[in-house]
Amino acid sequence: RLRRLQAKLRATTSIEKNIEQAAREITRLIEALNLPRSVIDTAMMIYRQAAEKGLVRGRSLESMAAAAVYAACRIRGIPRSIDDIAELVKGGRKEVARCYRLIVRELRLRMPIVDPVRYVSRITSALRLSPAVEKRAAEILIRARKMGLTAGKDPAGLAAAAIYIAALELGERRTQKEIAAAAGVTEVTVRNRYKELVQKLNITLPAQ
Amino acid sequence: MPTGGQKLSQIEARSEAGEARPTAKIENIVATVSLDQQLDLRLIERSILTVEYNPEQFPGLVYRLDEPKVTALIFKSGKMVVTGAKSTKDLIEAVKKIVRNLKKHGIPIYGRPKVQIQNIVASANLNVCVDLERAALTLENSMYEPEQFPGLIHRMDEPRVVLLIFSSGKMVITGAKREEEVYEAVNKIYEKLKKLRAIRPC
DNA sequence: GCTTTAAAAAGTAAGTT
DNA sequence: AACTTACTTTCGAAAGC
Repeated sequence: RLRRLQAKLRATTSIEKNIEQAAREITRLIEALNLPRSVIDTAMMIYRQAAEKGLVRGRSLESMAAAAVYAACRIRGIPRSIDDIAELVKGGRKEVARCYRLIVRELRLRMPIVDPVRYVSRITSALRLSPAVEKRAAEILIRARKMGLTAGKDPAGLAAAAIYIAALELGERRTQKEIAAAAGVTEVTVRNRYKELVQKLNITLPAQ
Repeated sequence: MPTGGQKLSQIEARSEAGEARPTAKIENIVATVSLDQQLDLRLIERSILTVEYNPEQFPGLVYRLDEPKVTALIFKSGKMVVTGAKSTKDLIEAVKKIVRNLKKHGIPIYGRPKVQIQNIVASANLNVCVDLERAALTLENSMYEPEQFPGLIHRMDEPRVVLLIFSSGKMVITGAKREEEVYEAVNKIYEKLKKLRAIRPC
């Protein structure tokens, strides 16, 4: 029985050490991404649960930590794509995505659906657009969702297109190229989403 | 509910009342075939010039058949994996042709090939649109990440298959071992989405 | 876990013309 | 801007690293 107790103690110590190291990694990622400190708590809670369920075994701590940070951002509604986070670790996007799916499935986390409206302020501030554009873009996205135009589409692309339209309407025009770069999507995606929104929401753009 | 025993693919998309009906189509069947004998892959490579064989990269020899259009991975253990068949008949016909071809090229084959279907991939169309957000929030064992993939991924327990559901009402069913499971899964998900009120007109 | 095969869905990406 | 090609997701088996 002493042996079992020692083994259990050893395992517990091992998990605690792993969690301590993960805490350092999570802190590093959150600082590199300029995320609010509050995300650390959520990410740590997720990582701890994953570690206690033995999901870290055989997987890189770095990728699991990155996946926990991504999940935390999703839960707290912070607009960060999996790529934003994955590019900071050596495992790569594919492995971080795999860890994220594992965490969500095994911990049965109810992940909120990504809201494209959350991406708006991040893009408008990068382009120095007014709060009026931000507000109008959000309205467009809400209408788009009600009409079922957002299903299956990349939220960043939708936000970019809504901003492009709102900026045009309010006389703060930015090129599709500028907006695409700020949103992290291609010009083609902005154009495709923009065309569909204008057409199906019956939006009339100011002449010229 | 469709008439028992009848395939969905043969059922009309719309009943007289105008209600949408799902349609389904088998797209790919993956099967293992056992010849119960060792094979000399280098001999096959020398005899049949159209095959690909790079043991350093992958232990299987790649054999492509034009009609039925399937691809077989042949291993030295005498086992093979046949992919690409659109029906069970095509699969059986393809296996017979491959074995006949090996014999024709001087590769002796002794027993009868044992064929086992491992996976069936199908596409289907509910002919009504799906509210993916609502489905994602109410359907168990589902994942919907539009940043990564436009479809909702749903793991069904019975039959044990995975469905990729799109807002257009079209979907992909994979993981089935029998054709019946495909039709069963499509009907089941259709009823469930209706119950969850995750169906919307297109 | 990876390697190889095939196939569909819808979205996004990249290279040409 | 159109086209083409290609990659994302799901599944399973084979033999070997």
